[in-house]
This record gives sequence, C-alpha cells and structure tokens, in this order.
Amino acid sequence: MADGMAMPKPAPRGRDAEATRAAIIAAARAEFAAKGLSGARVDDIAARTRTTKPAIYYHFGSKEDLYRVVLEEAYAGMREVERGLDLDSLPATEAMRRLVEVSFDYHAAHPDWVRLVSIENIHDAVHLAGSASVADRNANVIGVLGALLARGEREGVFRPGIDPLELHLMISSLCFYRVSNRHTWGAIFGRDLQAAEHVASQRRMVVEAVLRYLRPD
Amino acid sequence: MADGMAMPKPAPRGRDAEATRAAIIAAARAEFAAKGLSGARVDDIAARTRTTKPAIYYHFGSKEDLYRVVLEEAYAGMREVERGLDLDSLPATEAMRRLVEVSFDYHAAHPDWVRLVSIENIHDAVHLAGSASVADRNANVIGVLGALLARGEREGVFRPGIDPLELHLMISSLCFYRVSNRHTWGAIFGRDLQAAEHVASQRRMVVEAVLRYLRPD
DNA sequence: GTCTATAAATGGATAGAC
DNA sequence: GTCTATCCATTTATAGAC
Repeated sequence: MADGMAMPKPAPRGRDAEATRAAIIAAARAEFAAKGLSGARVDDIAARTRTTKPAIYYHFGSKEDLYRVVLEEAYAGMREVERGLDLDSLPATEAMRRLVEVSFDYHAAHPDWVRLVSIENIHDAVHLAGSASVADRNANVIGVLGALLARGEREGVFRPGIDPLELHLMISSLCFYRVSNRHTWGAIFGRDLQAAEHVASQRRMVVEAVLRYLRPD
Repeated sequence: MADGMAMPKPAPRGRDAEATRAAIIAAARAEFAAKGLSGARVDDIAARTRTTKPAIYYHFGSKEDLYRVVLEEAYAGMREVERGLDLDSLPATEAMRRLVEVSFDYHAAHPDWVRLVSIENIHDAVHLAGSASVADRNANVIGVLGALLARGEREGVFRPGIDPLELHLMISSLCFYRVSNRHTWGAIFGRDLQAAEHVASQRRMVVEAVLRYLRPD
C-alpha cells in the first residue's frame, strides 16, 4: 500500500504524460466550447495549462485531432449518466418522468457539452463520423426507451405506436434548445432561460409535454 | 412604364452599389452558414461573387460587420412569414396547428437560417445584442401566441395557465433541434432526420405534442 | 465603385536544446 | 517529455490605379 515515495521524478513542470494529456484536454474543452473549432487558438489552450504549445502537438498531433479527442471524451461523460439510471423498479410513468428529468438536468448542468455538440453540427459532424465509440451509444438509449415504452404500453399508461427514436428526438429537442439557444433567446425576448425561477417551470413543462404526448386516449 | 433603356451604364462588372451589396450579402450568408464566423474566409466570400475583396470592405467595413448585416437580414426573412399568418379565421385548435406547422416548415426549409442562429449562439449572441430590429420581433410572435391561447381558453379547447413565451420555447425547440442537430444525430443514430419519410412523421409528432400539451383534461 | 497588388498580423506547426 | 525560439502559410485589411 505505502509506495514509499517511489516516484522517480520530482516533476518540475509536468508530472507524467497522462496528467499532461488530461490537463490539455480539459483546457482544450473549455477553449473549444467557448470559441468553436475555428475560433479556438492553440496558443490560448496552452495558456490555460501549465505546459506549452509543443506539448500539445507532441501529445495530440494537431489542433483538429485534439478537438476530436475532446469531443469523444465529452460524449463519454454523458454515457455514464445514462448507465446510472435504474428505471425498472419504477412504474412506467414515473420511470419516464425520471428519464426526462435526468436528461433535462444533464443538459442544464453541462452547457459546455451542449456547445460542443452545436459546434460539431456546424462542422457537419465530420469529426464524429469516424469515431469508434459512437456505435455503442447508438443502441443504449434507444433500447432503454423502447423497453420502457413497451412496458408502459402493457401497463396501459402509454399509447401504442410510439417510435423510440422519435420520442428521444422530442426529449432531446426540449432539453437541448433551451441551453444551446439561450443567448439569442435572451437577446430577442429578454428572458434568461437559465434563471432559477424559469428553469423549474421549464422542467415541469418538458416532463408534462412528454407524459401528455404518451398518455393514451 | 417603358423606361426606354434609360440605364446610364452598361455595367461591365458590378452594376450599382445596391446590387453589389445584395450579391455580397447572399454570398456571405452562404459562407457564414457553412463555416461559421471564424471559419468563414473573406476571400471565399469574394470568390462566391463576381466582385472582389476590396468591394466587400468598401461596402461593409469588416468581416464582422458583414456578419452582423447577414444575421439581421436572416431574422428579417422569418418576420415576413410570421406576418403572413391569418389565424383569426380559424378555430383555436386549428389555428395552433397551423402556427406550429408553419414554424416547422420554415425551419425545415431554411437550414441556413438555423445554422446562423446556432453560430450566433456560439458567439453568445453578442452581434444580435446591439441590433435595432430585434426589439420589434420581441412583441409580435409572443403577442400572437398569447392572443391565441386566450381565445382557445375561452373556447374551452386549451387549458389555462400556459405561458406564451414558454409555449414558444417548446415549439421552437421541436422545430429547431431536428434541423440544427441533424448531423450529430445522423452520425450517432444513423437516421437522416431530413429524409422525406421521417419529416412527415416528425411534423405530425410536433403538432401532436403541442396540441396534447394544451388540451384540457 | 471596382480592380491589382501588397501590407500587416495572426496562428498552426516545428527545430533543436535539455 | 517539455521547453525557447522561430518558421511559414494563411488571412484580414488596405494602398493606389482606373
């Protein structure tokens, strides 16, 4: 257990490669989210770390490759949350409410992730296209939603004929837009969508919209 | 009526200042929508026109000022559509359906506008903040929605207590996201949201979602 | 008002020492 | 693996002729 200060180097600047990489990724994520892929400056990414520009190129090769890594890691973060959901123990309606609330809260709590996704769409998702970990994301959410829809239908609380992918589109739209477009919204309508009083109301609206959409009759 | 070829100049390149300005704006709109503000190149904007770079700087001063003009004109285009709606002659439910369908169709038909709005949000809407014509947009849509909600409530087809701004948020989310995020969506789920067969289904979903949200129960 | 040519600055990327 | 110093392509913007 005690490794007796077995670290070989006292580390004047960067400790080890892994720590440096992580620091660069964190800095790059902030920079890319703030200014986009084209707007981001490698110099500014370096300035956000304790290392320098050549370290970035040594570890990641190019600005674009670094962006790719940042994007990949950002999506990985969301996968964690999706896995942590235990929906089977709840009635279908409550499970759906919980799923929507978790999605709403995740988007609200991670505006940087929302911005990165927006930015990637401006680039026609070309950097995501070649990603390995994308395929696995595919099945998971839709599978969970599909199973929940089927269960709710059996329980008689959801109407039949709902496409899981289309429902996911509905939920994502309602959770994403209010974060991604909050700035133009604020400029046009003068309402801050992130103000605490409005967030709670919108959260209720989104849950209500989804549940009413699924309710039979 | 016949102006007898009264045009003073045969116009070898640019005819008049107004035509040149319009051509530059159109080219700039395409370039900015394709690559974003930082990614856009003034050289490429010039290449999309029959004029050259100095003409751009002569007419607009700077790349950023040109972007501002493009953004302003893009928003003006959407105002036209909103004004062309005659909702008073329809029952409240049908009027709401029509309003949602028009919004859906406008977003679907103008992906460039959607991209420009996304881009402006990445820039925290700083270019829209100082815009003169933004304020007038404010009142219009929300006023129309508020009046329609009040009428529907009187007719007993909408439930009370709906905030017009929040309803507009809901409609915009459902119409915007499927266009703005179609590329990451395609990369992750392998479904083209713009494919004709899916568009019709999503259009029904959006209308249904809104009407069910408003329906008393 | 519009062009050719060019200035001035920025910014991605690397050489070479340690 | 990480630094200092620098290269060089790109790109915004303008000078000056017509």
